[in-house]
Amino acid sequence: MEFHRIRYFLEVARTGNFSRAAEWANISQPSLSQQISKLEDEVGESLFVRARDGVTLSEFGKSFLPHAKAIMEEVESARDFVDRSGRQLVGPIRIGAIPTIAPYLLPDLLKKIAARYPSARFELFEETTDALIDRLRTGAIDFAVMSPPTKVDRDTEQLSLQHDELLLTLPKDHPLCNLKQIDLKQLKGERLVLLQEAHCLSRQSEGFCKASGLKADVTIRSSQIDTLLGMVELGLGFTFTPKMAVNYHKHRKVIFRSLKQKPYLRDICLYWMRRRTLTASQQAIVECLK
Amino acid sequence: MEFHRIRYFLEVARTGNFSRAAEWANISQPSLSQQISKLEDEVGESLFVRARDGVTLSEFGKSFLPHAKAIMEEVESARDFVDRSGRQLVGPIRIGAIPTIAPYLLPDLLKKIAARYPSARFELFEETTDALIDRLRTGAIDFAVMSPPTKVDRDTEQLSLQHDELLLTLPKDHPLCNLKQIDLKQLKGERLVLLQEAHCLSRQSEGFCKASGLKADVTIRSSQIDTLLGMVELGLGFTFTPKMAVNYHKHRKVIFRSLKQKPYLRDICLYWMRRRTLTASQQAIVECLK
DNA sequence: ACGTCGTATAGGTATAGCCTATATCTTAAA
DNA sequence: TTTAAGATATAGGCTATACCTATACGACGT
Repeated sequence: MEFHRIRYFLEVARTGNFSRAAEWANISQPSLSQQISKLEDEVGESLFVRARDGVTLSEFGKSFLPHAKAIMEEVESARDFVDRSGRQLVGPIRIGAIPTIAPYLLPDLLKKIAARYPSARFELFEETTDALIDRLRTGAIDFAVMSPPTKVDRDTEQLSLQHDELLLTLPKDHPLCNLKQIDLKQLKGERLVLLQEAHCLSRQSEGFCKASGLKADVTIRSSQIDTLLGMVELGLGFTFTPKMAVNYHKHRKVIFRSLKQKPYLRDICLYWMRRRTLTASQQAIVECLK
Repeated sequence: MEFHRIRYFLEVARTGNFSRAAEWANISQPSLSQQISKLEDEVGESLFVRARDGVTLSEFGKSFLPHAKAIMEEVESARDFVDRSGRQLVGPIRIGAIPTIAPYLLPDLLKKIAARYPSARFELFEETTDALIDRLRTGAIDFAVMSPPTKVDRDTEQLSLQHDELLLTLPKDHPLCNLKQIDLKQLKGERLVLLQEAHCLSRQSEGFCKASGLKADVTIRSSQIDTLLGMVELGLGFTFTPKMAVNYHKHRKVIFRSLKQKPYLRDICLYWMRRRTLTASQQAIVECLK
């Protein structure tokens, strides 16, 4: 009951002529004869009456015809579905991003994609790197926007979108603010306020300090940048803020300073699973962002 | 979009496990992996998300699932139909017979078949030999009951059912009725009344006369045996009647005489087309009557 | 570190679908 | 009657593919 035989059967039924049907089916007449024969063997009865003046459906063939048509219709319908989802995006594009990136980068990103695919719908997830990696693996999201280092599987693709500088963040009245250049070591003894450890920004900040020879004393951890800035304003410590977030926090009573002599840049990458084939959404976006 | 791949897809979707699905599908796990891969290539997207803890449908796979199920259902339905028609007769058994046989033989024949296949329905056609042969060829009937000689195609099968004697039929008061044995030649000069030429009984009767050295003078042709007997009763000529018809005409004022020294027997055969495969009806009947 | 479970890959085989060439019939034309 | 044309079926060969076994690979649990 293979599908191509059903197709051939319908062609012969339609044209009433093996040779003509073979042309429509894009195979040779003998091949078509063969396949009809096999279908007849399979169903156990003749489907056609071969007469000198063309081929007609046998009684059994007539009864079988609606079944064949029904199969054909369902296959057509499935094929249509496949075609449609190949051309236009079907289903939402599901994007995850870490919280320290999402609010600042995703709006632009989505705008860019929407400009190219007006019909695109989106579903956004803001979670920590590990959670996003898991969602990628289970297929719950199509993309994740995260910052290396990441413990992703080998079959994960990644595309660097941009670099973002981490800016030293001090209370506005901090004595170091007057200096042209600040060396991290000058902050020795100062307290550091950071995000929860699950956030990569906090790990990156700590790593940065350590690399600069500063043994920072993390006294407070919070889960939002906004909260951290409040702490800094009150002089409870210093922190690091992604540069892309600065515009959203201009009114705060803190200053953001680049460490010119040794700026700390973190990479922001787009991740997706390298599956057998990309989803249509994935192809579209990767294309769009490259 | 071949059917077996749809089947495999559904098995994997159901079990969420390639190895398990392969068992259900009665193929090896690598073969199944391969076929799923090919289906994925065909539709252009991954159908499953392969994770450590089993296989889940991808978003696209979820959307594709109902289509696959629909195809499967139609195929099942078609298969059911084929199976049903293999077991029990579907559609009527279409039997044709020549008019000089039909009323006398078909009732018995049908009764015999019906005894074995109580659900059988019948469609009967009474026509001349040539018309029946044509209907056989076009598949309009499954069987024809006729009397040789017949100009059938090479691919026509035939099974002798019985022999029927043609009885000389004379008016009750005919002088020859007193004789123990009648020789056809004694009818020299008598008129012969026969069916229309299209009826094989008439051709056979004429042939019989000729073979016996009697040049018969056919003055009247009619299309029914009943009418012929009326003619004979009125002394308008003699004729020949199939023995199997005699019981239905006992009350007529004619006598039926066997030509003992040289009885004329005509063969009554069942004909059907030897197609690639017999219809279920045909198989049933041939089996039943052999 | 090692075996287990699950999927993918590699390599080989047999079959099935396709092709061309040709046979077989039938009908129409010469 | 022969010939040509138009149809389907058969024969033989090629290729693609669906299948197999063996094995690799990766993740997990012991």
